[in-house]
Amino acid sequence: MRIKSLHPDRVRAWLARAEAWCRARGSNLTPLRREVLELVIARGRPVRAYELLDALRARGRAGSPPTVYRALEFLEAEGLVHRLSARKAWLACPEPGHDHAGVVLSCRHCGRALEVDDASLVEPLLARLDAYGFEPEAGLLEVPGTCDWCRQERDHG
Amino acid sequence: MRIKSLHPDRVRAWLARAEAWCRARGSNLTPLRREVLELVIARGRPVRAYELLDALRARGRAGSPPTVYRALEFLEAEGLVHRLSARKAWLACPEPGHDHAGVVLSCRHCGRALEVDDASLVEPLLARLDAYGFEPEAGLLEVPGTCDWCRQERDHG
DNA sequence: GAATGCAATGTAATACTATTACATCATGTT
DNA sequence: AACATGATGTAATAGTATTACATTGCATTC
Repeated sequence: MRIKSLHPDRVRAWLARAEAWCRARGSNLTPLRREVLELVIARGRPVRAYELLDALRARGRAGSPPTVYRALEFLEAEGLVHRLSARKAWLACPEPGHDHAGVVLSCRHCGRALEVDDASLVEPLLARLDAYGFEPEAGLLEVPGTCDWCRQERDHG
Repeated sequence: MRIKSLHPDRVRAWLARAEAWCRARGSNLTPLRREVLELVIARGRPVRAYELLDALRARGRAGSPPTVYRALEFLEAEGLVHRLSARKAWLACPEPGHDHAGVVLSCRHCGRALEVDDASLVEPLLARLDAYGFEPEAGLLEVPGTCDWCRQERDHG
């Protein structure tokens, strides 16, 4: 069985890490930003900005697109969420402070995404781009495809 | 000096290849689709859909968003253009019929993009995704970064 | 403690990207 | 002629993201 959304305890622990991280960096994780992060974490999968906006409003927050985009921008700068451009969605990062080198495995079928923070996955590729004089950005490479669960679903009914 | 847009002869040759490719596949490269492809090719870099729409209109074509998106969808299905999701733009593929395994090196500074059709670049990475039960889609991996030209510009003024 | 400056948020409007739904037209087939 | 099909025309709308400007709250300085 797949997890539908995160257990509250896990969300709490995750948020606590994020708070510690921001405190250590002297950055300002305001209630609003924290709330947006909480929503992204709890979802347990990539979320679209306007879903977050709806969720905020449902909680009684004022809110308009900039509310959400500004919070997401902050969170991304802090390395607490990642933007998945190919998906137009945002994913909470389980390990703030990580290097965030690696890949995000993004499933076209179920929409879930798995962050794999393993620089060794992408380093050989990135190193070869030197030959083109190209300097890749630090960050995660988005890899679209089919996740384990959906593949099994498809193959063995 | 960098090339601003493609030489007409090169565009013509490119289009001729595309026509041959479609003829061989029995697919229907209509005048409209051909014109859109021509615009993408001539630009020599990723183009946004609405730029194409404007260009079509400037040429006296009727046109609305679906006009462009339908043409692009066709061209992508034929492997004649690639969609760069991270850039929300479309890039003409110089080699129809290729496997299109490899990367697109996408420069954040100048906006240019280079398609590198070299499966050996990505195969080691993709193979390792097996360990996650993940089945990557065939296609190009978008790599954001800084191109050779912009890097030199930045480093040696 | 009033004035100033700054970061964060509120709010309205708008720009940009993409799709849906339905009408029309041309072409080939029965 | 009637019909089926694929391509295009057209209007409307959905979804994503940004700009611009007003306001608030708090810390600093005088």
